[in-house]
Amino acid sequence: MNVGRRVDYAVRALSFLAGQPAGKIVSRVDIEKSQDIPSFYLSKIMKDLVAGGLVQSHIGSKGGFSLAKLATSISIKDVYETVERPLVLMDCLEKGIDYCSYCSVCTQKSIWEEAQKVLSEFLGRTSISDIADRDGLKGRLVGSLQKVG
Amino acid sequence: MNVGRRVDYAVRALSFLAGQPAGKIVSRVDIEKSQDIPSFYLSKIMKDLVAGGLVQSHIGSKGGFSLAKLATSISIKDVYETVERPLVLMDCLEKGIDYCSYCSVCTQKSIWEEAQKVLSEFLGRTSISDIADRDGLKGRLVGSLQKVG
DNA sequence: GACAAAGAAGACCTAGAGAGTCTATATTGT
DNA sequence: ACAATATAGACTCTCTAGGTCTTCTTTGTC
Repeated sequence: MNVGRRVDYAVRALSFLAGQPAGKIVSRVDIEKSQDIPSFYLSKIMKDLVAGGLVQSHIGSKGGFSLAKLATSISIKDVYETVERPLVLMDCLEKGIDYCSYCSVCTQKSIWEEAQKVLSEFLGRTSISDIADRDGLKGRLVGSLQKVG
Repeated sequence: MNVGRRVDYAVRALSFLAGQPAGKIVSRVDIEKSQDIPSFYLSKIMKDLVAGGLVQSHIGSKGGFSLAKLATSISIKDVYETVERPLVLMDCLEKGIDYCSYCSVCTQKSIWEEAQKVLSEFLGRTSISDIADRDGLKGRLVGSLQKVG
C-alpha cells in the first residue's frame, strides 16, 4: 500500500512541464536536474508517459518533452495508472476467481472495493495543474533558503 | 499500492474468530482449514495479531485463539497496521526530510496526505464485525454450491 | 508424572519487483 | 557532417513478500 518512486518522479516531471510557458519544450536533462531525478531512470518513465498520451516527445536536436494535454485534465490517478498499473487495492478485485477461488463467497471483498473507490475518486479529481511547479524542486529549495537566510 | 496476502489472511482469520460463539477458542489448524490459509504462514500472522492485542492466545493442549476485543472495535485499519506497517501512502509522509530533502518545498506532498487521510478514515470506520464469517470461506463455498446444484 | 496437543520463536529459501545504470540506435536541427 | 536529442532495451543489485520447516515451551488430560 505504498506509492513508489516511479509515480513520485512522474508527478515531479509533469508538474515541471505544467509550470512552463505553453508550448515550451524541455529536455530530459533539464527535467532531471531541476527535479533531482536519476537520469536514466527518468527516460523509462517518460517513455511510459508518452505511450500513455500524457506527454508529447520531440525527437532530435533541440528536442524534449511537453504536455500532450491540459494540465487540468491530467489527474494523479491517470499518472499513477500510466506509469505503474491500474489502481487496484487487492488483486482479487481485478482478477477475480483466477486469483482466489473464494471470490464468490468472500466477505471482505466489498470493503476493498469501497476503499479503492474512495481513493480512486479522490486521486481522479486532483490534477497536475494543482501542483504545477515553475522552478523545479531544486530551484524552489534554493529560493526558500535565500528567503530564510 | 497493493494490499498483500498477510492482510488478507489476517482479515480472514479475524472474521472467522468473530463468527464464533463468544469465548470459543479455535486452534490455528481449524482457522487454516476453514479459511484456506497456508499453515505455517498463518502462525506468523497470528503472532503479530497477538502482539498487537487484537487476539488472545491460549497456550498448551486445547489451546488456540480468540478475539481479545469486541469485533466491532477492531477496524480494518487496525488489522492492516498490526500485520503490515503504518498506513502510509508515501514514505516521505512518515520519514520527512530523512527520506527526501525537498520535503519543505514539495508540491505533491499534500495530495498524498489527503489521499491517505481519505483512505485511512474509511478503513478506520469499517470493522471486522461487518464481515464476521461463521462458517469459514471453505464452508461458505460448499454451502453456496449446494444451493446452486 | 507422562504424554500429546497446542502456541512461540525464529531460521531458511525463493521468485519477483523496484530502483538504478548503461549502451546502442534512430532522428533531427544547425 | 555533426551534435544533441529521444528510443529501446539489456543488465545489475537489493529488498521484500510469501511460503516452509524445525525446535522449544506450555499446559490439559489420563
